[in-house]
Amino acid sequence: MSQVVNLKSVKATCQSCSLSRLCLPRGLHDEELERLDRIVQRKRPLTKGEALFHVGQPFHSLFAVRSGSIKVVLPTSHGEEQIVGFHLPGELLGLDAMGHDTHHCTAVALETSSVCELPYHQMQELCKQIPSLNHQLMSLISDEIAGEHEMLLMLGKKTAEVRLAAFMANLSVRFHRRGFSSTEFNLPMSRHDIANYLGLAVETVSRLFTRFQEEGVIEVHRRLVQIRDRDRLWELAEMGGPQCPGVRADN
Amino acid sequence: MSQVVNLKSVKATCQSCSLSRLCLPRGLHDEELERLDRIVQRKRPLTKGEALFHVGQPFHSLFAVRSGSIKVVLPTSHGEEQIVGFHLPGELLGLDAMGHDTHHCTAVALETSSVCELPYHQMQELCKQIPSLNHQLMSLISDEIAGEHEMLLMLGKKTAEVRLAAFMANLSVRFHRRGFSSTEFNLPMSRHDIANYLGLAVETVSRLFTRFQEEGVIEVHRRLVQIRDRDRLWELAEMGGPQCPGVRADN
DNA sequence: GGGCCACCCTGATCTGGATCATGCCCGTAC
DNA sequence: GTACGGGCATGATCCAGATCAGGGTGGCCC
Repeated sequence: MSQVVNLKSVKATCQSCSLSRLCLPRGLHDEELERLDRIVQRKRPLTKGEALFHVGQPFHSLFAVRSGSIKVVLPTSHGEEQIVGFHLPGELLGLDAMGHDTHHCTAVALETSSVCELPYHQMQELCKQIPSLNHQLMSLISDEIAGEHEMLLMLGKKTAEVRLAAFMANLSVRFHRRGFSSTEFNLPMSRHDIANYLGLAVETVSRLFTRFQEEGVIEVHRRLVQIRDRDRLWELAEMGGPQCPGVRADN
Repeated sequence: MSQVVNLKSVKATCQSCSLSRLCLPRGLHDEELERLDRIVQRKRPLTKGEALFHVGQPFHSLFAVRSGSIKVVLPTSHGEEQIVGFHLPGELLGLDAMGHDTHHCTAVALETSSVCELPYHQMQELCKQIPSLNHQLMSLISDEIAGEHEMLLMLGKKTAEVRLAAFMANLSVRFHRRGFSSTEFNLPMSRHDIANYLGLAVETVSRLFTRFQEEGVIEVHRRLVQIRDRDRLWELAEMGGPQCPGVRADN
């Protein structure tokens, strides 16, 4: 009858996970949660720079980020790479390989990160049985597609300034949803990664950070970002308008 | 017992559709096909410039292009638009709204086009019952995501020349899969649309067409394109390498 | 026919952001 | 401590592609 518990026996579960409002568990009852939990495989944490999967490797599972952050990259024909996304806790990885047999991109941890593995066949089976799980999966899939549409718009039409401002605004919202401060956070990625993702040169990113800082919009010290003037940042990102690109309504 | 049939009674069906190898019917048996067919609503053709749905409108169905071609656009904050995709017969529209209640983009016919409407709830129900339908839907979804990743790479890293060459190569492959010539086809979209999609100015697209023609790679007369030197086009598109960006293996 | 209009091409000029080059800062190794 | 190296900032220069400005061509309507 001791209050002391063996830490080894306190297994992380979907039931206890703080991301249940963002991730697949959203909208599931206890019994359904438990069934989801039974197919989830928690893996040992990835260290910084370690790959979760590589392009061309056989696909058999989706992954959900549990902690840390993961970048998703495509190799180019000339040995460079294009970052196509940064994934934070509660977001899924591997969606672009569903229904095929190999991964189409590479996923690399930006810092020490842990992920939950969801064997795809078992996920499919469970989605058949639990409509709200299927709904949530589809919802996350459509968010992924919609987010990429926004990104195409960025790269196709927006200036360097707008791209970086929108990137910072987007991070701010996403961190906030995960229970972190929306005005002060650490960038999980290097200037190089930011530049790559936004289709800019590293120098341009540096100069813009300096300019934003001179204008009192944000404060940046190495990877620590503080947002000083949220409204101005949103203006710079051209996100004041009717719809709010890059972030779905929080329903 | 006349051979003459009443044309009105010859209803288009998934069973008879020539796109069954590309579209949702892929891999379905006769009985399954018939069940899919029962939920499909064939709509009157769209005329050039007509919208299938607008951003913000309630979402309740996916659509499959049956004939013609559809562009998918996002409005920008300044009243312009960004084209995020061109859809040919056998491709799905509306995936970015699944699991949500409104469309996130606008779909506009580039020419007289017909589509099949797939009520989303019924699709979900059928996917539960027919595993290979679910598989094919997931396959089409992942193709969509993977294609957008490739596009991000284009816009982020490739020159104007490479972008246009890759666009033409991509169209060639996609037309070929639909039973058309891979070396001679009509562009369904204007120069303006091509430029918009590729993140270029119209003038740049014109100049590149002229240059490709001078170099004997392709021949262009208004919207008619003839590919004269496939290998050189693939080189220009940087698609000679190990993997072939923009187009999944044809399995 | 002739006028109109959408679409496309082409030359001249401009510019946002890339590239080149340099130096600082800070963490780590010895 | 000093040396080394990766990440970041910043000034100088360059260039791919945007923008500006015309002009051509074919289809359609009166």
